[in-house]
Amino acid sequence: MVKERVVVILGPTATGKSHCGIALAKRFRGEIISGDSMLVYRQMNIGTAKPSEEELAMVLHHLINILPPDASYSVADFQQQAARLIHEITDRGNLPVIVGGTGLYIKALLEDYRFSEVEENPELRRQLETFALEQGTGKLFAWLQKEDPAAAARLHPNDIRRVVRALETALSGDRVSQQKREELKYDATVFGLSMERELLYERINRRVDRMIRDGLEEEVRFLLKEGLSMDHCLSMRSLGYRQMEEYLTGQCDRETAIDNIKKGTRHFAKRQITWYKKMPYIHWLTVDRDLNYEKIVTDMANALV
RNA sequence: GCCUCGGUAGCUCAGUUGGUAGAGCAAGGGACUGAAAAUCCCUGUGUCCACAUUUCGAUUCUGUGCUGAGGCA
Repeated sequence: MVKERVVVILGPTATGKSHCGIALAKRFRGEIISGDSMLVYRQMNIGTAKPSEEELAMVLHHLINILPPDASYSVADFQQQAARLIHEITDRGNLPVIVGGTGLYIKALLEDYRFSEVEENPELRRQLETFALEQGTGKLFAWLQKEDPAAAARLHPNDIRRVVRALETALSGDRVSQQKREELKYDATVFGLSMERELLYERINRRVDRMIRDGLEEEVRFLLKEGLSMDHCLSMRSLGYRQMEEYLTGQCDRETAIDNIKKGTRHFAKRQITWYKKMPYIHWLTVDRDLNYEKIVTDMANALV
C-alpha cells in the first residue's frame, strides 16, 4: 500500500508555524490540520494564540474550534481524527499540512503509536487521585508496582498523572502500550522551525504582552462567568488561563500573573524542544532576527517539489 | 559630617564559633503511548566588594577605602 503524502510544520511556540502553514497550503492546494492540543477548544482564542478569523478563512483548517472548553480531548482522539482527515484530504486531491507544536500528538500520528484499548475513566481517576492524596503517592505507586511492575519500573513515583493512567489501564486488565512503528506511517516531509533561544524568549515575552493587550483577561473573565474554572475544566489549567484565573480569584497580583505566563511559556517551549530532539526526521529551518519567513517558505516549497 | 545596617551564584537571600560556601527562583538538561499548553525528574565554583592587618590559614576577626539603604544633624 502506498503511503499517503503529508507535510508537517512543527516547532516551539511563537516561531511562526501558522503563518508558514498558510503560505505553504496556498501554494500546494493544501488543507491545514492543526496539531495543537488547545486549538480544538472554542472560546479559547487569545490565550491559545489561535489563528485569526481572517487567517482561518485563507485556507481550510481542521481540528480547530471543534469542542467546547469543558470537553475532554486526548492524543488518541487526535490520532484517529487526523488520520481520517489525511485520508479525506488526499482523496480530494489536496495536500494535508499538519501544523502544530504538540510533540506527543505529532509523534503519535507519524509513528503510529498503538494506544491501549482502555479509555479514560474520569471517575476512577478521581478515586485514584483521592487515594494518592489521602494515603500518599508512595502507596499509590506501590499499588501500581503490584498491578503492573513493568510500568512502575518506567515511572517516577511522583508522576501521579502517569501512575494513575497506568493503574487505570491495569485495573481494566490491560497494560499501557509502548508500541509504535519503526517507519513513519506517512510519506511525510517534516519541517521544524527553530530559533536562537534568546530570540525565542524575546518573542514569547512580547507575545504574552500582546495577549494581555488583546484582552486575555476579558476572555478568562468570560470563561469563569460561564462556570469554567481550573477545578472542573481541564483546559483552564493550560498556559495563560491558569495564571489569569489565579489573578482574577485574588491569588496573586496582575503583574505576577503575567510574569508567570511568560515563565511558564518559556518552560513549555523548552519541553517542546525536548520532544523534537527525539524526532530525527525533522528538517530544521532557522528563523533569524530579520524574520526571514519568505525564504523559509520558499525553501519548504522547493523541498516539496 | 556623624550613626546604624548591608555588599556572598543571573536575582532574592542564608551561612561559615577562622579550614575557600548553600537554599528558593531564574537558567540548562531530561522523561513522556488516552489531561501533554498537562505531569514529573536531574544539574549550584561563585575574584563570598577592594586593599591591608592578625593568623599556619581570612569570605569569616580588626582597620581603611569604595558602594547601597535608612536614621541624626
